[in-house]
Amino acid sequence: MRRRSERYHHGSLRKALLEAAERILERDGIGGLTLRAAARQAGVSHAAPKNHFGDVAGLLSELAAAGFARFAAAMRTGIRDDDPPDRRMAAIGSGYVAFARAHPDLFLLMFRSERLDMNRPALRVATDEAARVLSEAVAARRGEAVDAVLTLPQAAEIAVAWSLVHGFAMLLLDGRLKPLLSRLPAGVDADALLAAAFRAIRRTA
Amino acid sequence: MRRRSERYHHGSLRKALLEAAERILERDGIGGLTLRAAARQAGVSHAAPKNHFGDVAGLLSELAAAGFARFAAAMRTGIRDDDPPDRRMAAIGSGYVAFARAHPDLFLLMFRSERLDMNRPALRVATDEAARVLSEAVAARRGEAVDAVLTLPQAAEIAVAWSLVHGFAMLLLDGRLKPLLSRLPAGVDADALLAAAFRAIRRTA
DNA sequence: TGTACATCAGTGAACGCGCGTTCACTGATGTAC
DNA sequence: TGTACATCAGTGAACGCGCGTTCACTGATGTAC
Repeated sequence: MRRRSERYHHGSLRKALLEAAERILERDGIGGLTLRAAARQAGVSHAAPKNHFGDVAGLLSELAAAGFARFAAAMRTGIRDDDPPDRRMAAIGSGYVAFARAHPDLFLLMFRSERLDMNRPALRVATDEAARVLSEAVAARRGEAVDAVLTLPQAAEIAVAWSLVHGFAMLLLDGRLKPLLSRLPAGVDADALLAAAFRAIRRTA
Repeated sequence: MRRRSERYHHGSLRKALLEAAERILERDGIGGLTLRAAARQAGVSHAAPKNHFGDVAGLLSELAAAGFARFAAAMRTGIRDDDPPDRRMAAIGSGYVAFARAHPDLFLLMFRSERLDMNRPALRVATDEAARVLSEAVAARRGEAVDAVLTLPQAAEIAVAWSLVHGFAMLLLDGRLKPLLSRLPAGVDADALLAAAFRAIRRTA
């Protein structure tokens, strides 16, 4: 009997290609993500991915969709049901930034629209799910029900919370906070800075 | 006498290449930025840019440096000397986001470290200058002198302000605020949302 | 002021690279009867 | 249960593309004397 890897038909190439793409992402960054590289990494001919993803945007979009699902889960991880709303928000925000730091290239891929096809249903579903985490937490803090139509203050609060953690994560990943961190006393790292930022905002919210 | 464009020596090719690169950026986005494309746009042989920028990271870094200089100026534009500190902050933040919207691809280039060479002196100088706008405004609002070493609360306040506007700009440019905006009453656009976000934060600061 | 010469900036052909895509093919799988 | 056949998934060679880089070159500029 032939070993699995020798079989003509792979059997689960789609899954294997997604795993391969993530390996590449971690090893070579976004720039290394090509159909040919994914095929190579999966040990398959370079025309094979076409059958499963159509084009490179298809593969990346499915990878990003899977990333958003894990991202949403990561944001929910730190939440405890008996947490007061403010703690919930901080936990979600910490989860947001922690995910970005743990999977920097995946995070960048997920938010870099130019390489994605935002019309892919899987991606739409996954981004909606991730967005819901934040908007529900904001609604809970405001003591309001989540409604289809938002008021401006509701939307503003979501925008503030989201922009804050997203901006922090992006600046951090792009190395732009280094000069700021280097002006702080030794031992103060990005985590401490983020925690202080949450405190600064909470004190006033 | 030969027309300027026919001369063997261009005379100011460096400047012409930077202008060409910005044209390309506006027309084709970051992906179109290559040495050959810049040479083509400037009407010069494709090996010529080497003399002025060495490699593509050199060209892009110089372009980004020029962008940061204009960016710093744009942030300062809205400030009036007799503005109270809070207004100054809002003016700077509006300038930040307005610049990103007016020159989206340039903005993305400036903050996308992977294509830049952050060791280029011109780029370091320009990013420092832009960062100073924000940190001076924060110091002024706190009524403190700008010092080489920052306290954690100072740094946290800078991080909050910077992350907020940067995150908002990035989410907006990547189209990620669209779902949020579409849940708002008709007529509420990104500007209104940003203004509301500033209000939400100021009310509590 | 003139001349010789070094240096500089731009040319154009050539090279190798990796990419996506196409194509005829083949081996494996599933289904109708 | 077997057989024929359609469909599917993966192969491997080939194509054209644009890229950065190298190289010998040439025209222009600047400088020493």
